[in-house]
Amino acid sequence: MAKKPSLGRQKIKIAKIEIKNHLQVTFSKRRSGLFKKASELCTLCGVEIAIIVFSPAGKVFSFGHTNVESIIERYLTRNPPPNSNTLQLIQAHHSANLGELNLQLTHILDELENAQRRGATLDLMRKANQTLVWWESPIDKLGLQELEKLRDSMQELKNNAILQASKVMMDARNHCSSLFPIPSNNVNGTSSFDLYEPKGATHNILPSSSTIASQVQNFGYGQLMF
Amino acid sequence: MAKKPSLGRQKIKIAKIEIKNHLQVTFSKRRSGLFKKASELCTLCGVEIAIIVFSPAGKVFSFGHTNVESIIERYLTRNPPPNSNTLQLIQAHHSANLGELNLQLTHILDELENAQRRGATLDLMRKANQTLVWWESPIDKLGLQELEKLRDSMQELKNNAILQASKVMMDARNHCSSLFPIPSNNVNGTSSFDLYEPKGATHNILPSSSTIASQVQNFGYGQLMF
DNA sequence: ATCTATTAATAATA
DNA sequence: TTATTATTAATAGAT
Repeated sequence: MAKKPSLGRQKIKIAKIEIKNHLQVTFSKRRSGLFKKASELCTLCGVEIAIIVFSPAGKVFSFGHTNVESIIERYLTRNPPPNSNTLQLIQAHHSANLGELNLQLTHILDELENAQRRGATLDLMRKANQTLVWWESPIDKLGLQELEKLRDSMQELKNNAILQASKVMMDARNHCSSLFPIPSNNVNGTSSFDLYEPKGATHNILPSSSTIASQVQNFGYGQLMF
Repeated sequence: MAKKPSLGRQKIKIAKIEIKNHLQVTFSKRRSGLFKKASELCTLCGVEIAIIVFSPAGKVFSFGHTNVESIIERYLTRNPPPNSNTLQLIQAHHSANLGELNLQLTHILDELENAQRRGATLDLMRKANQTLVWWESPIDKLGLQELEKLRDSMQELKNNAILQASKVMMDARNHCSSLFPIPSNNVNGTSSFDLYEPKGATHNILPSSSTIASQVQNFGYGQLMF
């Protein structure tokens, strides 16, 4: 009987797998393959590698040799703050905070101006007994409330710092998307290969972004190498 | 003539390559292979991956899809701060800024209260013609000045964000250096595969560390899988 | 998880 | 580094 012993491995297009089940299987297999490759590279060449993978399901898988955190730490440290995206992130985050605070400050300023304007009409009202009450109360309530609201939201900002950072990041990404050419066949956006070479005390950053297509044939070699 | 057309690929032991030149070649090839695999995994499964590699020479190579920094950020976010001082770093940095801002806000609040207190005495003064002027001007000048001073210093904060970040980082590093035990005898140390599974609001971490040997047969499958 | 038939990666070599 | 090629290693599809 002609037992059909599987067609064996078939060539596949590198494009997003749509069949959910299929995707899950491939993800598992290739993820383990990736980690194994990394592990081998570590052993063969005595290098340190950290890999972080966010699955579509939202799970986080990581590989670290010697240790993910320490490598991240080193990366962020060596990564010259000036041009680093993380720093930009942080800056964006701060800007967001500052922007938000500025908005609220503007609010307060407006409030104050309003109060002053109302104050300016005081002369018309001060004959009435309630004048002071009317004026004092608003300033008191509105001003303090506003300010305390500001302070609270700053506290909240602190607590939600990371969350906001993500959001801001996304925004920044979107705003800067023109800097990242998106290959038409790449459903998932762009990948980037960056090479940082620390030179003594100064940090020379040489970031490079390109499409996957060009990266695949460039990364590690050619003009990207130094 | 028996042209010896190379032996082709030969099986190799996964152990540190000693021949320096050989190692360099293997590193280049396998690194590019690793990045390619990662890139494919990204495209195929629509996942986000960050890879950081420290070469023996001290160079840093990174792969990021969509973006190394953002993935690190997300990782650190999900990653419980306890063991990572990177996050502590960032938080410290944020705290520093927020603390400063809070101080300044407190200042403003005081200022406002003062203004209000002065306002509270208005009833005693409103008989005088200058009452309005007296009250309006101080509030105007002091309040606005203070607020604008705040806004300016926030701007300054933004401009000096990098400087401050570095400083805070350094301080934190110094204060927490004891948290970084440096393995003395293990050149390559250990690799670790960590899997983080976010469960709703709580983050259940299931870190595992073992030798490469055991990891190679475990990662992605078996008890580490879920 | 396992099993092959294939494809893809790569060690040796130039 | 880059290219070639004989092999090994990874894995797509089916179980």
